[in-house]
Amino acid sequence: MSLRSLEKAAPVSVDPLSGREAAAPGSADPVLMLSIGAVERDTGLSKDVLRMWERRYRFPLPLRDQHGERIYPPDQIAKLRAIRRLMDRGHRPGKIINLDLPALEELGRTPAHRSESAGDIDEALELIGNHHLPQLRQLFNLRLMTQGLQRFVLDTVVPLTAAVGDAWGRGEFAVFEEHLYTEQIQSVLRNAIATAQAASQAPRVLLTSFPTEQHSLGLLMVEALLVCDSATCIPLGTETPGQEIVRAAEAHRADVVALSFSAAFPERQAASGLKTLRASLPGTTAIWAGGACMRRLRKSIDGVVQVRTLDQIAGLLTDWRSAH
Amino acid sequence: MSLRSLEKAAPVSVDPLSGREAAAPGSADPVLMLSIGAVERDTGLSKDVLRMWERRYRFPLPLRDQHGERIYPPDQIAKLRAIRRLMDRGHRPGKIINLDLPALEELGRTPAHRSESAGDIDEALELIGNHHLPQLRQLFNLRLMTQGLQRFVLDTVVPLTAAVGDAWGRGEFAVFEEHLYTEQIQSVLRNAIATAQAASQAPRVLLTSFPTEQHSLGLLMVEALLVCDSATCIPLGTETPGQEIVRAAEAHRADVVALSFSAAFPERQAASGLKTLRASLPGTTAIWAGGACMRRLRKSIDGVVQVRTLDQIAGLLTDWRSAH
DNA sequence: GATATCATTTTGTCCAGGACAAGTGTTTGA
DNA sequence: TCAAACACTTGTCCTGGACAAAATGATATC
Repeated sequence: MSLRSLEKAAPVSVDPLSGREAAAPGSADPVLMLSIGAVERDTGLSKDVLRMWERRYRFPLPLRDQHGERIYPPDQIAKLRAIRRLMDRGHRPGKIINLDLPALEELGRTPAHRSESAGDIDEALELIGNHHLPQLRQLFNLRLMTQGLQRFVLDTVVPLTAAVGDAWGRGEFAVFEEHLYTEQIQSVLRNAIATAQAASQAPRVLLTSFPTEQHSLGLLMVEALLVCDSATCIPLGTETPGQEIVRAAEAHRADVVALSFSAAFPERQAASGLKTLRASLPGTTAIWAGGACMRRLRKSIDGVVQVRTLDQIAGLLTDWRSAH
Repeated sequence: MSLRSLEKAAPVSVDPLSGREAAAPGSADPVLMLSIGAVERDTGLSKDVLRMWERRYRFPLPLRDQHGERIYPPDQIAKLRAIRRLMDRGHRPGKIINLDLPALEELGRTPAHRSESAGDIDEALELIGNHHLPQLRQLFNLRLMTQGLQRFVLDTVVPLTAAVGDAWGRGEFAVFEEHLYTEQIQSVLRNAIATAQAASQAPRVLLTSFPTEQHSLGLLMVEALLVCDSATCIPLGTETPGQEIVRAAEAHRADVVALSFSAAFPERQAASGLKTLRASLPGTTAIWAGGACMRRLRKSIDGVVQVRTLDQIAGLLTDWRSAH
């Protein structure tokens, strides 16, 4: 008899009347309970990690369904999300995993200094929260016209995106509100890019991200900044396999390959992927790697420029041009 | 002693001089060998599936590194990708996994009936294959201007997208070429949508897809068609959880919720998701479901309009308006 | 001839618990 | 002050079994 069969025989608290799990502390509506695979998708923490934490730290401690499989109640998922957010900011799991949710949120609040968010950031946040779509669009277009594309990206889009992310993390924004924001900004930026696109000049920059990295907003911001300085952009969207990046760089005779890594992207994978890519590309092709993940990365990688803030882009461009 | 330790003691073909794996049939440059995690990211096949297939079908059969961990040579990865492509088109792994790469590519070729592709479709395909980005952009803009947005979507974008998908399925296009096409079309469509957007009229249509459905092009095409007829669009992008769709529909007082399902989306999941959504939304809110998956679905779902071709959109809109 | 129901096969996900590498932080020694 | 050695932390990979969920095919019913 297998271990799992033994487990199944063990008493499981199922209400014989409703066939549902009995209400245990922290449990809730069965429809809100997620399987380990669903939690992986939801939090970005792999199944292996979830099981490992359970073994090592005794958290999360999911209930079990009638087949002995883990089912995670919403409060544990919320805590996992909070932990994940803090890890993205550099905290280590062992130090924070046994704190409770309020303590975690407090921890998250401190380093995020949203004190000095400018007036138009707050204005935009309010429009998003109140679902005033046309006004939001109008605000973006107004800002774009008064600031110009470059300043719009650096002074409005960057801080606003951070603020939306924070608010979402604190549970102040729903998922769909964050989605809507992303769509609107994308629309505005893509429009501006198409309009500003000039006759193609060097360098030729290929823009994309590695597989599993789905965030396209960072790439779009970079593209906007590059277009401001008349570089030639070859946008591939997100999630291009390593091999394909090499083939694309060759086919388009790219001078630079620019990659974006969000905070959620695992540092290790970023580092190993970049090393492989560096080895596969000709030395004459530069690699620029940016995004929140790169900001945290300690070690530098030979032959890869780590773009820590978007301000650097303009400088990198002039550097490249004076070197060629 | 553990099984794994035993394995390590087993003979591994390592060249004692270079310390590298000896060249086995199908092996190649060590930097191109990927770990199981990397293959998961690259092909979208989970580690569990990769190990299961190895056990069941004896493919893939990766080499092992000095720690006994799987390392996959490029040719096996290429075959895995081909299998994955065919599975997305409805093939089953057991039937095709033991075919070789040419046979797999042949399989992809057959069902595609590329006989009657029009002249400008071929022209565009050629530009994509030759990586002539500016000319491609120009062609799109020209078509858009001569045809108008509605006809551009129906007569150019729809068949061209199908043709690109087919060509990619046959291995005639690389992944990055398909990515590039998608990006360009997106840019053109988003631009046109932003330009055409009129003062908001009824109905208010919320556009999105269910989780795991990442294809956004279909949604964009629908949005373009709706904008042509002055409907109000609330685009949420892809992958909105069911709960969130309901909340968003409420917050934005949507009259219609439009969902897109690509060919790869499992029919059953689509059907059950739609039923749940139908039950959660007020009866006054219409649901329109479109995409390749809906075309295959036999049964109709109560209270859900199945949009089988994009031509229907205009009619649906007038129907809705005359009914209100 | 179409459709519903049920059995069977196929396929993917989950389980346990061990091993170990790579990264991080700390102490020791030059 | 630096670096090597050390211990500790953390994530990824391993095996092989069990079983759920999906797809298919067969049979019965309208």
